[in-house]
Amino acid sequence: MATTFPDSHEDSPRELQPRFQATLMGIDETDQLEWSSTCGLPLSSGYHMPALHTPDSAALFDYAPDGLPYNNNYNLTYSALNTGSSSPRSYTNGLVLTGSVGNMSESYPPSAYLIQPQKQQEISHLSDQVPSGRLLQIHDDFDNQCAPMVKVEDLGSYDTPGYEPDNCLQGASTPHKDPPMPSNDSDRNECGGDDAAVDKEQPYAQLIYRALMQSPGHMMILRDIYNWFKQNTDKAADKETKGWQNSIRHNLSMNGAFEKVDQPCEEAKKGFMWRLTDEAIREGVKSTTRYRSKMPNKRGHRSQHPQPQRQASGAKGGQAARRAAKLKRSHRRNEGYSHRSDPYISRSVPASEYRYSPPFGSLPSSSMPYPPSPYYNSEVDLCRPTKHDDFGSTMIGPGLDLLPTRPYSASPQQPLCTDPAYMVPCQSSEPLFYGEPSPSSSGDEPLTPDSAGGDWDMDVAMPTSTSFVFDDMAPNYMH
DNA sequence: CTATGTAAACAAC
DNA sequence: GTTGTTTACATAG
Repeated sequence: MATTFPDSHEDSPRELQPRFQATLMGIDETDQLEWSSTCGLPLSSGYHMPALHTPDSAALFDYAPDGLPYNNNYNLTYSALNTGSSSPRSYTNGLVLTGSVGNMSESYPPSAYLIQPQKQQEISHLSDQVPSGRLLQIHDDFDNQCAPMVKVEDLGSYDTPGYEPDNCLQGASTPHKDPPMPSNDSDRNECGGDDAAVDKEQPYAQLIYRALMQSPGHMMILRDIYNWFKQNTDKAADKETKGWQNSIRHNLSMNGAFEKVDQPCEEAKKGFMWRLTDEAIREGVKSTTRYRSKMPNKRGHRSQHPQPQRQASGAKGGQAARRAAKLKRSHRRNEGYSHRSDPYISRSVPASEYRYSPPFGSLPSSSMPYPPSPYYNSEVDLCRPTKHDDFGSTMIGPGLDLLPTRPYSASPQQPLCTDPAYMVPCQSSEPLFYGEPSPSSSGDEPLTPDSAGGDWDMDVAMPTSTSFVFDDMAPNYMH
């Protein structure tokens, strides 16, 4: 069982998986910029998934829900840079997936679909087309490795004069079969709806998603998310209580649509960047509850000793935070070989994370990379029985990370695990990784990386899960 | 029962 | 005090 990465992965910042090709919708096509990896490195010398499609591996990608090959399917358009846009249109929130846009055309001009099957050569070529502009500036910032993409002190930067929440991208829908989350669509059938009314009805996860979708790189720091809420929602209207902030943090932590990005330099003092996962970008944010306890209601049981329970909860949270911090420190010490972070101890992704995706052909099926967290990429988790150590980490030895932070989910076409191409290797009875199961696991505990076991995977991976997908943001896979 | 919101404990910084 | 994690609990549907 291959439990380590090829050396070439350790120090291959150029082996980049393009997160997606970003373009600025509503902006002249000459302004289309390539959004390369989050570190801002160009993709021109990159490592591209299409190139990995050996005859054997190609099949793994050939089952997009829309019937299109995944590898022909991920040239995303992106339009988060709303402030700089002088577009008369307000396509400022759009995110479209190649080939997945069904009725998106109802909302977008054809020119908005800069979506063609992505060829490797084109990726390289695009990186040379990048004109100057804000995105380029962001690249520069990342070259300095100190400036996160979304270090926007000017709160107005998140505002878009023409921005109309939720209502500019009608037609997108979840790729899931589930109905979208209820969100008072009646208020947002047209641009110019009542923002406050809309916001009032939207859960935190959705609002955070919106905030992130609006920000360059789909990343924000917590404080900016707060500010976005202040400006764009009425959740923060009650200044007396900080509950809304707590809820934001809770959602960020618990919802798999959001992931942390480690920030280098002094920015780290302000906390993590929170970024939308690729999956969230593609499919919308899922119900936060999906990532919470899947145990049946144990209220009666718990209420017998509410106080100690509460205390124990806090202790767990605190311990988890401690482990995360410890790992963080450890990573900084071992900077040499850790451009990865332990995906389980800390869900954070290093700022230098390239959304790397290892070549399928180079790894045996049993060592396919594991998703960074059970909180997300759950469709993949579905078929990956694993064991976790006490820290909820998948490890092969003390302090030894097994997997890249971004496994094949880095592919914008992360396949659903229901596909036989994935199910076959996943059905192996042999555990992918070995580690001590959590001693703290017990039937009374909510499902956590420690305690979930296979049930977690199965539970959260059900394709019938609820998924919010914003009409104005999420791509349309189905119908 | 699920989804959501909220409070709170706790640890790290 | 802020950030992040986790659990508990309440409530609506």
